Amino acid sequence: MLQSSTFNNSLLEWYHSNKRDLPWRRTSDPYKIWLSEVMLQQTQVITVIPYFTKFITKYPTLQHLADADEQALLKDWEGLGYYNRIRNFHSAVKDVKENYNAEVPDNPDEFFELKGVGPYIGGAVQSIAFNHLLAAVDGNVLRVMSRLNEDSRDMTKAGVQQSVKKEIEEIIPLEAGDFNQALMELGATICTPRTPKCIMCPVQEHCEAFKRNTVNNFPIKKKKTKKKEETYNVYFIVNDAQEIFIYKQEGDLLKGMYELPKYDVDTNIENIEEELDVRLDDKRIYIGSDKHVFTHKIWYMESYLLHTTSKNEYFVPVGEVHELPMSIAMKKIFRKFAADEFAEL
DNA sequence: CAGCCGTGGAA
DNA sequence: TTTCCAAGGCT
Repeated sequence: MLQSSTFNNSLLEWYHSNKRDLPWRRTSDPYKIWLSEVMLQQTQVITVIPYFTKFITKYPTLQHLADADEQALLKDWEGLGYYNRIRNFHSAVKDVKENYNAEVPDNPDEFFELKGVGPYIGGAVQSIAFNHLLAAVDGNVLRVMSRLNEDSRDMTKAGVQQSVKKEIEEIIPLEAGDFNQALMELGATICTPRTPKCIMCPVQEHCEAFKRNTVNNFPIKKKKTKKKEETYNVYFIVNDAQEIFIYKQEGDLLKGMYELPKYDVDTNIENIEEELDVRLDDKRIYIGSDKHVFTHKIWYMESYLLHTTSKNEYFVPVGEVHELPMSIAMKKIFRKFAADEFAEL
């Protein structure tokens, strides 16, 4: 049923008269379009807008961002989450600067090779910026398509998403960029997850689920696994020079962001002293308790203030800590610390 | 493929 | 409070 030009025409006509005025729709610069798509991954439009505005002001060209310092980029990304996105984008942009004369490749095969470019971003950027006939399948599109076709497959499976992408590419019109954006816009504003506004839908007559009154049964998605809970003690270790022990996080979670020493609750102080190479006074002051929820885990954190006479390369003046990129989890703890009188130690 | 990777808002 | 999920990609 989608193989009809009336579907495409109805959708595009609706889009052109109803699309929101979003900052990335005011540009035809492939670099800015690409940046917006990276920011929009798993992130709502309303959240992205201020970050996008800040980035295109501070890094107005691909060249500017390629030449930027990674820690500065992470600081500007702070609070947006999924921090590997900006690290990968930085890497990809440097790649473009070196190997493509700082011009975003107008070529799907070349573009898909870049770091952080998957099926969605590749299709979105190549269709919107260069009008290649590729689909951009995101959560909105999967939901819309599953309802249009009463598609009972598990939409969380990569294979199903690939299949939907191919189905769209068989019927995608020459205005591929607008078509992709129209499908997403429809999902974001009309064909919403809960209480969809079918009465307002421009392609209502093409929708199998609407015809059979089964819209609320779609999309079919596998349940998410339960979050794992972890409890830590977090330490503000301050020396006599008003410096605090803080370091850059390694591993996968929050990589590149700074964090305070954080240990399982049963870790001995002696072990911490040895690992951090500091001597800690016996006295410790309780600061507070915080909870932070990630996609797949929950941190419960108890924070304490400790005094030391030690000093090493991991100590940073308390007044300079705000310049370092930090996760929201750490920022929550710091808010309590800032309100505390640590000078009493 | 399944699990991992942030954060905030809505119902 | 709990659950879902938002212009997904990597390993």
